[in-house]
Parts: sequence; C-alpha cells; structure tokens
Amino acid sequence: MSTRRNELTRIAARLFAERGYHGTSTADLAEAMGVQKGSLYAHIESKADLLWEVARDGAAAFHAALDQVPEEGPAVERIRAALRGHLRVVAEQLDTATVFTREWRYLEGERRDAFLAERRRYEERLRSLFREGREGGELRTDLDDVAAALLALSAVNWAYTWLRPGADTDALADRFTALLLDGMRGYATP
Amino acid sequence: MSTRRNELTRIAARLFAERGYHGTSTADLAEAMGVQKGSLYAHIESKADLLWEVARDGAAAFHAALDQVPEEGPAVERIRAALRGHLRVVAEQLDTATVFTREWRYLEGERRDAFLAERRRYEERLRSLFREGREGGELRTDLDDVAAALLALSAVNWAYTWLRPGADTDALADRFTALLLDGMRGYATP
DNA sequence: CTCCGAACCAAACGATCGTTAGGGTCGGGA
DNA sequence: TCCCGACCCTAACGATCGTTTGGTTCGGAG
Repeated sequence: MSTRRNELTRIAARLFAERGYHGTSTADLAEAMGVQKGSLYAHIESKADLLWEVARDGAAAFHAALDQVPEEGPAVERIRAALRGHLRVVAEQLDTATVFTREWRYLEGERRDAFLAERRRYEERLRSLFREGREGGELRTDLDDVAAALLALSAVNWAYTWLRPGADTDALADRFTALLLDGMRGYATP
Repeated sequence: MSTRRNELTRIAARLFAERGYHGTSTADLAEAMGVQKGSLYAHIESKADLLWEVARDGAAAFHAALDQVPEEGPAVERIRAALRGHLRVVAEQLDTATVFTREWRYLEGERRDAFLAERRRYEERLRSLFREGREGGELRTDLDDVAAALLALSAVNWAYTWLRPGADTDALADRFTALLLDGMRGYATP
C-alpha cells in the first residue's frame, strides 16, 4: 500500500536502467527521492531488494502479456499477439523492461536462480508457439523453429535499446511478424 | 608491444563481460593479473582507459569483419557474409563483443561520442546491404528494409547472451539468413 | 490527550573505491 | 660497470560505498 515504497521502486527502475545497478548508489536513489540516503532503509532492507523487486515486476509484466494470447486459433495470429504484447510492455514500462533484460544478472543467490527460471519459462512459452505452428502444419513443415523463435526473441529482447515510449508497438510487431512469415525474397526468383 | 599491457586488456575484457564495468574493481583486475592493485598503474592511467580500449577493439573487429564482405555480387550473399562475419567475431572474441554491445555505455565524454559514431556507422553499413538489395530488385520491391535490417541487427546484437565459443557460427548465420529470406509461411497458403 | 506508525534526519560505521607516492628488483644494452 | 626501462611492491590518500543508530516530526486512530 505504502505509496512511498512504490515510488522508490519506480525510481530504482529508472536509475538502474539509466546508470546500471552497480552504477547507481544509494545516494543517487535518495537524491531522486528528495531524502537522506539513510532514510531509504525505512522502506527497504537492502539495495539488492530493489533490484529483485524491479526484476520480478518485469517478469510478471511479460508473463501477463503472454497470458493475453489466446490458447486457440491460428499460430500466426498467436505469434503476432505475443510480439505485440512483448513490445507493448517494453514501450509502456521501458525502465522495468530494461532491468528485466539487462540488469537482472546482478541478482545473487536464490533470487538469481528464481529469476532465471521465470525467464526460461517465458522463452519456452514463446518458443512453443513456433513449434506448434510447425507441427500443426500452419507454418512450413521444414521450418527451423528453434532459429525462428531465437530470431523473434532477439528482436524483442533488443527492443529496449531503441524502442521509445509512445511508439506504435502493434505496428512494429506486425512488421516483424510479416517479415518472419514471408521473408525478404523477391516474388520472382530464378 | 608490451605483452603485460595486452594481457591486462584481455583480462579487463573478461571481467567487464562477467561482472560489468562498475561491478569490476581495480582489485579484481589486479588479482587476476597476480599483482597488487597499485601496480596496474604502471600500465594504464585509469580504469576507464581499459573500457575504452576494449570497446575500441570490439568496434575494430566488427568493422574488419564487414570489410571482408565483397562490395559486389548478390545482396543475399553479402548479407549472409555480413551475418557470418558478425557472429564469428562474437564467438571468437566473446568478452570483447560483450563489452562492445553492453558495457560501452559507461564510456564518458568524447570517448562515448566517438564510440557511438563508430557504432552508428557499423549499423548503417549493415542497413545499406538491405536497402541495396531492395533497390537492386534482388529482394522484394515492397520490402520493409528498415525493419529487416533491425531484425538482423537484433539477432546479432543479442547473440552475445547465448552464443558459446566454438559454435558453428557460419551455420547459425545461414539459418538466420534462410529464415529472413524465405520466411516461415507454409508452402501452400489459402 | 495519548499513543502509534510512517517517514525522515544527522551522524557515523567499517569497508572498499580508484588513484598516487616512493621505493625496490632485475635483465639487457652501451 | 653503469644505467635504463619495465615491472612490481607497500602504504597510504581522500572519497564514496551500503548500512546502522538513535532521535525527531507529525497526522490520524483510540
């Protein structure tokens, strides 16, 4: 409930994304809160807690976006929906997405393990869309679905470096999907 | 010439890639060199020098790989060669490539500006391959070449997170190229 | 009026940060 | 033999790190 605690988490996401986890000091966080650095410890137990919270928020957001993808229907449409959802999260929660994608590795111990498990689960959920598309005959039967999933995953995981808030992420996801589907080859090839 | 100085740069690349620039202390570097931390300053003027050197090595390696791509010939083959070259550099110099892709942003001042210029130049060189492919009629004339280049660039820029040394990068690049060219759509679509 | 909990402050903790100072060792060229 | 340059040492510098302590302020519930 504590508003102030949520504010701190939001600020931590922003600074961790901007300067990196190790590049952000508790003094930086305190200054952004308009507070003495010792006062932060009324809200947290350690700086590492903030990284953990932001990373978990990111994982939750991406999983929630995937949850919105229909379980049935054409694989092509489900893939498009998954890419739309991922890019939308990146654009709407850029700081959190950046920490999720780049700063999570400074987690330690069990938290690191737990995060990695969630991350792998997300990737596996996305990968299965491509596999199902191939197995269901909707995509080409000789599809290299591992490479295709990796290509899509790379596109969305790299997005935090160039995607700006307010971008039309649905259109971007559709452009990626169209390319993945039909490729770049000319209509008439010898 | 100084062997020891090169060794320090190599070690810096490894530790910066493993723990991040701000997560690596001069004591860490010294320990990896088997030396007291003060002794490092017989070889460098500052820790930032090491980041700069590794980042520049990375930029040079990627540009050198692009230089090997023929200026003439089919755009498809040139794109394939460019992806092969990039992935080969990542696999063969994983630490340097990681710093080039992820840690460069801790450069400051002129060095940061200079690095960003080199990085943009590299991206532009790669982008032009796709544009030329479309303009030359080899790729589909309605190709979304900006998105296609971004997709390829995302794939290779994300590679440092999963690519392991010793992998068959030529085969991987060819799988990506094949997907980008022909897409995932089934042969017979309604 | 009292009490509580949330929020914050000022000050300090020991540890570690990147860097500097001054000196020592040792092999090879003049 | 002398000297140089490369290399490394020990010790310390001031700054900053994440965190702790003890005390204060203040709005709202009882």
